[in-house]
Amino acid sequence: MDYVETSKVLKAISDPNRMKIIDILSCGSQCACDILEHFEFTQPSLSHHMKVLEKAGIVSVSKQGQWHHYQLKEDFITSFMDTMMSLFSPNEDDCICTTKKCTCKGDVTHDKNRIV
Amino acid sequence: MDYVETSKVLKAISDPNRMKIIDILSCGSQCACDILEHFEFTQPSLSHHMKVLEKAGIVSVSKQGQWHHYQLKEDFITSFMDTMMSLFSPNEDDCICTTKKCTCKGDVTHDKNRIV
DNA sequence: TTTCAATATAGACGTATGTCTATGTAAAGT
DNA sequence: ACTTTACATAGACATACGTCTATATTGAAA
Repeated sequence: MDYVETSKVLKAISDPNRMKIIDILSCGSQCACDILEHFEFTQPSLSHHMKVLEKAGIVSVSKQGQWHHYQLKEDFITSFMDTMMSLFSPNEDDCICTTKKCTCKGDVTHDKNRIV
Repeated sequence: MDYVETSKVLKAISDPNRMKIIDILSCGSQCACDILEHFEFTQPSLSHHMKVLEKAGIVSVSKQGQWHHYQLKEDFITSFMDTMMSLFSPNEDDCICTTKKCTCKGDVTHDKNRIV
């Protein structure tokens, strides 16, 4: 698991306003000016947020003239949920907890069969 | 959906080192001194990170003497995954996209039946 | 009770982040 | 051609964040 790469995606989601943008786009695509109507902040701020979401691979853009239509990337959603699941689940052979011994005996139960 | 509250949880996860801590704890509980061995930073930094994870409701602590044993909270995992799913999924009647009209005609397909 | 080991707290510091105003650019309408 | 509309870029600013050193606290062991 690439913690740095995954953290970039999480940081992109972990802003209340960007979360709201994702929530809005979960219903379908919208252009920037429509998304903006849901918020109090300025147009440059929205432009900034959309760029962050784009760079994180969360949304895609299709430009029709002046209008920029944004939509959630389906493959992002599945890939993100998979990543989160594997983060919370006990790892396989390359488990990080087996690469270091544990000094607190009786601690650490490496249960590969645990289902989160 | 409480964006601010959820964003606090996401911010807690969205640090590479805290992600690694979660990954380590996914195998079972560990005490702070053992967790620290996986990292380069100092003990106060770990103390800080664990506090963040605690406050976000991601890990719980059980103190046995000097040792503080940390473990992932099971109910957090399911609740977090549910929250993320509902964020990416089209909402029900209270959908945020229906509270504002859309000026870009032909845009926005509010598909309640879409399965992410 | 004195010492040592595990963890917490305080405060400083550099960097990242979200917002703003001002301005630029590009496409469409008149 | 000129204006309007949609969006981007530049740069400033305040706040939040992750890290550190120094020190305090707490519990066990000697």
